[in-house]
Amino acid sequence: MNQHLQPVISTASSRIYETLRRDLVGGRFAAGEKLAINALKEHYHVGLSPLREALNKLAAYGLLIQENQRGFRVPTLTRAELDDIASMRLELEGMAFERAIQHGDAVWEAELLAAAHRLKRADMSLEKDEEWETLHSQFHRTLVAPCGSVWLLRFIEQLHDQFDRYRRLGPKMPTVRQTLDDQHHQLVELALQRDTKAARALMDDHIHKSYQVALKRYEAHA
Amino acid sequence: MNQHLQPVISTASSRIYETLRRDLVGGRFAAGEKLAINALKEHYHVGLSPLREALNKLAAYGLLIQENQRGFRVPTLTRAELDDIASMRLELEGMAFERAIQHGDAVWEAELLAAAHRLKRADMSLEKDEEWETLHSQFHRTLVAPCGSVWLLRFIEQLHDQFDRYRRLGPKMPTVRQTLDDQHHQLVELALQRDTKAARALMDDHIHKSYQVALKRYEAHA
DNA sequence: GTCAGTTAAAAAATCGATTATTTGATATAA
DNA sequence: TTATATCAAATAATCGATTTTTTAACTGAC
Repeated sequence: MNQHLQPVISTASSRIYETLRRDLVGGRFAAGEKLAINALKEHYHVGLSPLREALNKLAAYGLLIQENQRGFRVPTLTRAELDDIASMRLELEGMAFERAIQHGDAVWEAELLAAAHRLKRADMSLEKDEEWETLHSQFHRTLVAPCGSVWLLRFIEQLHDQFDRYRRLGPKMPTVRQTLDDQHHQLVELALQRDTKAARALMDDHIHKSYQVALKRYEAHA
Repeated sequence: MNQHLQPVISTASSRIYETLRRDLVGGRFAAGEKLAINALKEHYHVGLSPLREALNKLAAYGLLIQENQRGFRVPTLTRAELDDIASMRLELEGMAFERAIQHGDAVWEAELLAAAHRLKRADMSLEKDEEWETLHSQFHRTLVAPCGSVWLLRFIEQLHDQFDRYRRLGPKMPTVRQTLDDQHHQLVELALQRDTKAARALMDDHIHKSYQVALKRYEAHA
């Protein structure tokens, strides 16, 4: 029996896309900043064509603003947009989590536990920052994965990236972080118990608390 | 006083993007078809670089599938995806319409009436097909415009384009079309009366009827 | 006939250079 | 001073050619 292993072929374009996406979400560029394409070319050691293709994709995805004849800019951060993103997360992730609890099977249950465990184990030391972020994203993806709607998942993913631009503005806040980490495990608990209503309520609260963190950082940043 | 008229600068890349978007939504390419980049270059009289940039954007937008080292394909059409898109439209457009009715002002009311009128006047003769489609999109955009969420509007726009790939598969169906056109005016009526509940119900029905049209065409097409 | 290996043609991705447009500095006129 | 015009430098967009990878046709072994 031939294992059809996903090859995950990469191109210069797909690599620089993923790198830039991470750096944009992680706040390595200033909000509102105009991107100097030549500088990017140098910094990431990449050719102009793959770079421009990546920038075009990021603009279509919403992590860059493209203006004809004047290149690419990093979107500004605004209170109104943070509110918008958080409110959309509440609606869409809540909906998705409910549906996931209805449809998720035993495999999902196992993946939930695994994802929560990996996230817990990943210490948040400064060097492993990016690793924790990856596991955190992966955990939230797993929560809603079996919701049954490809488009809903797509929108949620996009909103998460947007939200993280705000959440990751400042330094870590260990106290609040602990509360949020605890909620991760409680979310798994309630999902396994198929307690849709309580799960939804906790998800709402989780997003709301995250929003408060993001807002605090946004205000400190401005 | 200097009128700061939006110049709407266009580039080869932005032009071919818009053209391809229309053609993809309008069904000028077969579902599942592999795009021959050289043929596109010839057909649209455009250079390789702007063409590739447009294709990358369309892939990020969801109107194309990009596979590393093997170019771009038109997404296939499936019953499951049509159901997904329609169900997401129900949720998101319903939500947006309710919010628009809460927040929309007198300017919006005027724009609604204007958009509905333009749509009614546009006859659906075969040559003016594309013009009617533009006015129809514009009308639905206007309905939800003051919902207060940029991201919600963005998702709805995307879902409309996806939905239209199914709706526009076959020839026109004048009888059903008449019902749907009538609903457009009723939607405006209820919006002006600020009857949120009835408006939402009608919007749901409108989307559901459109879904039935799209489904019929999808099944006839397969 | 079917399967793996080989290779020529086709296609995708990328590069290096060119062209077009914008930006910002300077000059000039109101 | 303020506004407008001019022009050089910087940047964005595009082109044409090259490199890399895939596809498909062909070959011979089983």
